[in-house]
Parts: sequence; C-alpha cells; structure tokens
Amino acid sequence: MSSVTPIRILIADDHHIVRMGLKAVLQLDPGLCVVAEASTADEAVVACMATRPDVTLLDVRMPGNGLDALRRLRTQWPEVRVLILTTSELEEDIHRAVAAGAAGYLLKSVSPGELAAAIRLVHSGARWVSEAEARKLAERAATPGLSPREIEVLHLLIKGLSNYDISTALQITHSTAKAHVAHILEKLSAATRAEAAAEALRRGLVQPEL
Amino acid sequence: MSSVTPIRILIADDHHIVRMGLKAVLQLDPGLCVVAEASTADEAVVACMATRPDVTLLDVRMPGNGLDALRRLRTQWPEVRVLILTTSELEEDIHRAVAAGAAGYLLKSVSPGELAAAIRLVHSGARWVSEAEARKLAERAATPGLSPREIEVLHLLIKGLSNYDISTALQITHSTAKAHVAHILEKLSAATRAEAAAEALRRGLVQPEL
DNA sequence: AGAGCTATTGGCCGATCGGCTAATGGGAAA
DNA sequence: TTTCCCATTAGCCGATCGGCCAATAGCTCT
Repeated sequence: MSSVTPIRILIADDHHIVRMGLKAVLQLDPGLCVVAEASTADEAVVACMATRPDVTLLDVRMPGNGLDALRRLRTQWPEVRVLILTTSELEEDIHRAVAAGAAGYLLKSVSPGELAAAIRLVHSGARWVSEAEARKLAERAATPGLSPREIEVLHLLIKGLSNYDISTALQITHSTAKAHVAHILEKLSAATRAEAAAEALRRGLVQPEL
Repeated sequence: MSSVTPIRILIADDHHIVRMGLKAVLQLDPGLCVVAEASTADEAVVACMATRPDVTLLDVRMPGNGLDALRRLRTQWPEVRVLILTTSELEEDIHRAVAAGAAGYLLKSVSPGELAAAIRLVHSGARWVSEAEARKLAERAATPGLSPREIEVLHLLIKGLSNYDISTALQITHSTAKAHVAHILEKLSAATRAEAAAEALRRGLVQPEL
C-alpha cells in the first residue's frame, strides 16, 4: 500500500560488520531505504543533519560517545527520531538514552522482523523499547540516582580507597566521605562497599577503566 | 593465484544481523565461501561436524555457551580451526578461548580486510590474536589464577557477605573464609574487597548475575 | 622424597567499617 | 516561604576487616 515513499534510514555504528548486516537486512524490505552510514559519533551528527533521515539507527557505544551524538542531534533538531540499536544491556545506558530522547531501544540480537517493525513504529511517532529493557527502565526509575559527588566517591571506593583516603583525595573530611559512602550503600541497597562496587558496575554507573 | 579451492567457512553467531554482515563481507572475497550458519552452541557443533569447514567463526558469548561448543569440537575433532569473533574484551574470555584451543581471537570491530587476513592465517595453520587482546593475554598469564574455592568465596564476597556470613554459607570456619579472602585480595592485587570485586568483574572472573 | 599449591584452622591486633544521631548552609522546587 | 535534596562536619560504638604468624593435611609434579 504505502510503497510510494520508503522510510529513509541512517545507520550509525562503528562495527563494519554490523553496518553490512543492517544494510543486508533492511534492503530486503522495499519500504525501507538506507540513505547514509556513519562509523563515529561525529560522523553520525554530520550525516544526520545533512541527509535528514526519517529514522536513525544509533549505537550508544561508539567512538566519540553515541549518547552525546544523540543529545547534540536532539538539541539542533528536536523532531529527530533515533532508534538505539546496541548490545549494551546496562540499566544506565538504557535510562540515559531514553532520557536523552531516544525514540526506541533495541538490542542487536533483534530479529529482522522486529527491527523493521520497530523502525516503522518509531517512524510513525511512537516509542518502542523492547520488553526486557523496558523492565529495567522501570526498576531504574523506582530507585534514586546517585548525585555527582557520590559518583566521584564511588570511583575512588571501587579503586580500593578507604574512607580516609577518599577524604584526602577529595579534600573533604573523614566524616563527609563516610556520609557519602553511607548514602551510596543505601541508594544501591548494598550491605558492604564490595556489593556496592559490583552493583554500580552491573548498572553501568561507572565504567571499568583501562 | 589460489583461486581453485575457496576456504570453506562456518558462521556461528546468535545475532542475525552479524551473520548477515559476515556473509556480505566474506562473499566479496572470491577466496572465501560460507558453507553453513549456526545461531546456538549446539547448532554450531552439529554444523561443524556435518560440514567440516576449513575455518569456523565462533562467538564465545552465545546461547548454550560458545566456549563449551569450542571445547566439544576440539575433543571430537582436534584439527578443527576455530576463529573466535566476539565483542567480549574480558581477559578471562580471551584466556579461556585460547586455552581451549581457539586458533584466533578477533573483536567484531575488525575491518573486512583484517578479518579475511585472519581467516587465511588461521587456515594456513597459524594462530592470530589481535594486538590488544594478545597484550591482555600476556598480562593474564603473568598473574596467578584463582582456585575454584576462591571463586566460590568471590561470588559471596561480591554479594556483600561478611567473612562470617561466607564461612556459614560454605560450612567452613571464620578463619578459613578469612584466609580465602586474603588470598583473593593478594592474587587480584586489591587493597580492599571492594577493589577485588571490581577487578574480578573487570576481568570476567565472575558474571554479574540476574 | 621433597617441593609446591590448596584447603583448612587458630589467634592477635590495630585500622577500618557501617549504623546511629545531629547539625549547618546552599540551592532548587513547590 | 517552606520543603527537599545535596554537601558538609562531628562523635560514639560495636562489628568487621586485613595483616601477621603458625600449623595440619591432601594432592600433584618433579
């Protein structure tokens, strides 16, 4: 029926293999048309602004930070419809993406049929977050977020610093460091700092560095 | 020159998109030929034994455990040449794969050219591990591994259990639990259990559950 | 037969943790 | 303005941690 104007799609993913796979999958559907590709966050912004696709498939984990690209796009072109397509199942990634205005969130394990359906949904103005990810979103929404200062403390805690060492590093008092750690434990529902460290990594609140 | 017999390849990956991408990339090279596909570990074993490909591209992270599939293949057919192609950069995954007899280890961010080159290398009998992963392998080899019992303790430690709670859970003495934790801290070069937890997750020694 | 690793247990001790209560000040939201 | 969150500081106290030394026993490798 609506075979007149295919949906114009931009693919933004740093994996060459994935880009090829997406093109192969999408070109099987006559209602879809890949109009541009990008392999970095910067390229994605440029390509999106230049070609003005109907839907952008974006990986949040890519060189230059895909999430930043999403934010930049939404700032300059609020009507842009970005469908996140990634392998990250971290609560934090899902939450940040949706908070930044993503129109949908899909894992790369998605089947071609579901992908096409999600693209059409997003193009029609709806939002689409896959079931498992939506559940994580709900969980995340129910728990309080850590303050920026607490995230700082969390980083040091994970490096194995004691409360005293943390207080020295942040130029605050031992009492204050203790208070931050206590808040972190409470917000993460952790009994010990070891559990808090594991939980923070599981949620994606901090990135394991190096 | 050697255009007579193309290298026969099996693709084992649970992502439909990736399988499509690999086929698209590999079919551009006349010296390569995809003869079969699998989307689970079991399928991979069956397909590999049935088609006897020259090289198998295998993702270690797939339903049914890709590593197990590798081990089963190597047991039944020791000459099998398996090239791991995955997104996992965890030291533990790399180490286990190579220890299980993988002929190579590549990340999915690999370029088509490098992929083809690696396939040819592996087919010729050589091993190929990408540079960054080889470095991690070397680091890993230099550090002592945790004993099975220590891994057990590690799991409980990450859940936030105290030494006493660990001793109760494992039906051992407080002293023994303390000793295990002390060994864990030493082997992971961690000053505290929080750092040990983070390091263990970073290396992939334990999987964040749920 | 030693050497080495693992699992186990015991005790001592100072440092650190985590819970508790309480207070101040700034900024933001209602 | 009142309320709420955040960052900050303070003290007390029992529980826990992490380092240290020492010992027994089983297993494997040499």
